[in-house]
Amino acid sequence: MAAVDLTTHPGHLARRLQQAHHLLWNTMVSEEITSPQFAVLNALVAEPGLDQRTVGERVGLDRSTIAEVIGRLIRRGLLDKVRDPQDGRRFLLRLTDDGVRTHRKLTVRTARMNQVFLGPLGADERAVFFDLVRRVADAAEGLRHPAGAPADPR
Amino acid sequence: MAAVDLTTHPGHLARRLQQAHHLLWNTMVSEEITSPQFAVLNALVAEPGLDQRTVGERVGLDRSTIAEVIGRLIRRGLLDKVRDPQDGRRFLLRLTDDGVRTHRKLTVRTARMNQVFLGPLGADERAVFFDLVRRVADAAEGLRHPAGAPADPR
DNA sequence: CGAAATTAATCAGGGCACTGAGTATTTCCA
DNA sequence: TGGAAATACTCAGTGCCCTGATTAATTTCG
Repeated sequence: MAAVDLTTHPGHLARRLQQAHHLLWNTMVSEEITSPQFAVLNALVAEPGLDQRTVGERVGLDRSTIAEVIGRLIRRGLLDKVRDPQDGRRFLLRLTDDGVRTHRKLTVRTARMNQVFLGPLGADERAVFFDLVRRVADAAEGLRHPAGAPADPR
Repeated sequence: MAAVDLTTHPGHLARRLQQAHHLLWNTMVSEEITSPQFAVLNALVAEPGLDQRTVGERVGLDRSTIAEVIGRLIRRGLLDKVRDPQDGRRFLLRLTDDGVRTHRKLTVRTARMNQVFLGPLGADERAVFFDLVRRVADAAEGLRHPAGAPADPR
């Protein structure tokens, strides 16, 4: 008795959504490069020369995970990492030519995949989907940094 | 150039949603028992004596992952696993008393957490959220089992 | 200046998630 | 009845994801 219906649990739904996405990514985009890896490439196309921590912030990965992901991209030769001459703690990241090519190729496929992924929804529903998911994720994310004085203007 | 806006990528959003949920779960429900582990307990409250593979199917975990999760629950003493006398390939799973108690306790906390998680949405928006996410996840899931003859009636 | 606090990255450790290959058991059927 | 196919589970390998502790470099300030 007292068992709960998981389909009314947003966490369970979120996990299934991600699994579904992973499945589609693997078949339609790439079996080599993962979605988080693509996100890192994309962040560095937008802002070349970022350091590791900042890239992690841009794509939503913590310090440990971003280090692993970057390590894999470097091993694949898509990324270069050089110590910042201005600040010896940092490593500056930059795409290789191969990294740029890979990003361009995957951008096309990703767009196609997104169409299929959101296929079951109409145009207006997609907008609502983005809005609702974003609001829920942002709100929970906000709880991480308590609330004190927002963004301390110094 | 040619960088893409990740906030319009459902896969990226799905990942952030799950991260947000993970964060809330850890702070409001349990640091010991994870959300997938709770899902397994819940499935066995609903249907005691299921085998491993079927539990995995119920909660959406593949054969390898469900084996690991069940291993952890057994190590924690929340679950028992006995070989099916009718079919020596199967292991039948059953909650221990401790498992039942834990499930009951977490059920209450999970309900509270879901309220907070969905807090940013109004009642009608929550219904839409469930509907949209479920439809997208179900559709992609459906692509796993191609489509040919559905469920081959033999 | 020089010690203390801060910051970027690494390492250890635990858990989720998937695929492909291998083992044991059961079922199907020629 | 006996071998082939199917089924349940395990194992190896890869990758994502987080926390807490540690190390190295920089910044702050007494």
